[in-house]
Amino acid sequence: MERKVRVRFAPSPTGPLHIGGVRTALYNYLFARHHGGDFILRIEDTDSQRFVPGAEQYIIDSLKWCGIEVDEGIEQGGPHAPYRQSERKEIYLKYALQLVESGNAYYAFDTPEELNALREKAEKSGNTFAYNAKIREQLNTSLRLSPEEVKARIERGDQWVIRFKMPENEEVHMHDLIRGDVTINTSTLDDKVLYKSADSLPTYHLANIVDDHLMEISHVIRGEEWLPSLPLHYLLYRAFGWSDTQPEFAHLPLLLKPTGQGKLSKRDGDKMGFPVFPLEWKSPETGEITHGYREDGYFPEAFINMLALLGWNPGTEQEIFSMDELIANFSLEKVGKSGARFSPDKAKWFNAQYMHHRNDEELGALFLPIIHAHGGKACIFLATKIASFIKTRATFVSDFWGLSYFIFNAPTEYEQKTVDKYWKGDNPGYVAQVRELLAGIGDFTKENTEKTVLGWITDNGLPMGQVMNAFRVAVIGVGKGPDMFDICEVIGKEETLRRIDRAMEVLNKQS
RNA sequence: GGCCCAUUCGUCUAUCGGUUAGGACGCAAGAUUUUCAUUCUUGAAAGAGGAGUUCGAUUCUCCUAUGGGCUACCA
Repeated sequence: MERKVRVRFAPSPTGPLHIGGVRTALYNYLFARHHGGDFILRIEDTDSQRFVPGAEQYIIDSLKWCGIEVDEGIEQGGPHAPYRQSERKEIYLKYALQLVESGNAYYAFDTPEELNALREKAEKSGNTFAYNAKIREQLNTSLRLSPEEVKARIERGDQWVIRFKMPENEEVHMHDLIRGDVTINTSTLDDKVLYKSADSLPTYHLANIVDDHLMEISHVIRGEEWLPSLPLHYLLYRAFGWSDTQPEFAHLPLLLKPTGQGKLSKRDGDKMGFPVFPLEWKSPETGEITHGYREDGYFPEAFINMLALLGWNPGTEQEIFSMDELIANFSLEKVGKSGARFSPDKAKWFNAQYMHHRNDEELGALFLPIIHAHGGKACIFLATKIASFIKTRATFVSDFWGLSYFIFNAPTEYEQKTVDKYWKGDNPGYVAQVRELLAGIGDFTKENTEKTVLGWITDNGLPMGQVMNAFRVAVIGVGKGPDMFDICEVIGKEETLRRIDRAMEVLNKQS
């Protein structure tokens, strides 16, 4: 039976989305688009304790910046609205009750204190407490209590939860699109809470299964941390009688720290100077600001390209992919099984690649405000022109100023080691002659200046490196930078001559 | 501790029983260039260990080791 592909990204708004989450969203999106299906954004805010204001908007903004388009979600609505679980809270109790009715779940009246005591006691004797078949008959549950007492307790206002009644000693056979077959015995599992009266909210497990079913989700693509609860989810689908429309599952490998052990965390970014979040995030509690890829100057296309290849590859040697190419090539079979270590170096390399192929106008527009911020005078045409010849030397647009400041500011001093190396011998004399050559050029384009000066050097058999570098230090004060004739064209004839004159004055006096 | 998942160059990865184990980042060397960068060429660099299965294992199975995840009235 062919079902329409419908996938969802279902984050909980407990903080900024980190790049592992973005990758999960991306793979869902690519899978949906590849199969002509729908991509749904569902906000799983069933934990009232951990809710963080702004996190939801952050998620939405992040996906937008990345170019991941949502088909159904809290902003765009859809046939299964609402898409925020806190707004669907009425629907979950019915399903929890249905499970109690069918004998697949039960009421439990234990208080958190009692549970903690049990847990401590077990730990003291070297065991781990598990709320399972062994123990549920001894506790205050509807399994042991009479129907009258259960009813009385509920009416009295006692707090209760509904727990799943995990079958005993049953092998659950599961299938994962990335990992293949997985089998687990239910004896190792416990009776998970599905619904709590305290806040009239379901837990993740219930809400997730109910919503995936109601929203007709065909494939669940999520992080590996969910693999251990897959059997519960299988059993839940069975208990509801939904096994025939149960989605297929794919558990993605985790993103690991660049060095050392463990999964990628916020701290790593701070420590190693690379972002772990797509966008800048300001903590509402502490006011602390954390870097984002966007603010650090990454192009969203480069960021997405880098992320896509972290755990997936098409099996070819292609490295650079547009979103459309990713969509065309993506398949879950090609997703790796093991955790991928994040590499800041490779992230930069991707950005540099996109930088080199960016069109000059766009870069000029990005560069212009930076020039102004540094007090430089420029129009969009000049900014674009400069961008055209410095972009291959840059990784980020923020590198631009450092690569071209000397265009806007005539040198006030001259880099000593370059002066020592090149401002000697016949070189100052050559530069003086270059000045006269340039003075005679009417149309001061790169083509003209280059042809004239280089022609003169070759015709006279002069040492190219010596002449050009002396010329360079005279005009920009430092020993490295873009093509000298590009620079001359951009600063103009008058300024070029003025700079040479001043350099002659200062440097000749010096030596 | 228990359960589950994983394991190819430092890193991301290709290989779907037979390969000189390929590519990319990073690193090193060289070429090009007026410098620097770009670009190009070359190089060093890998199948965790041990048993099997097989004519033949990186590839299949098992054990061990290591890494990771889960073990909440969090997701």
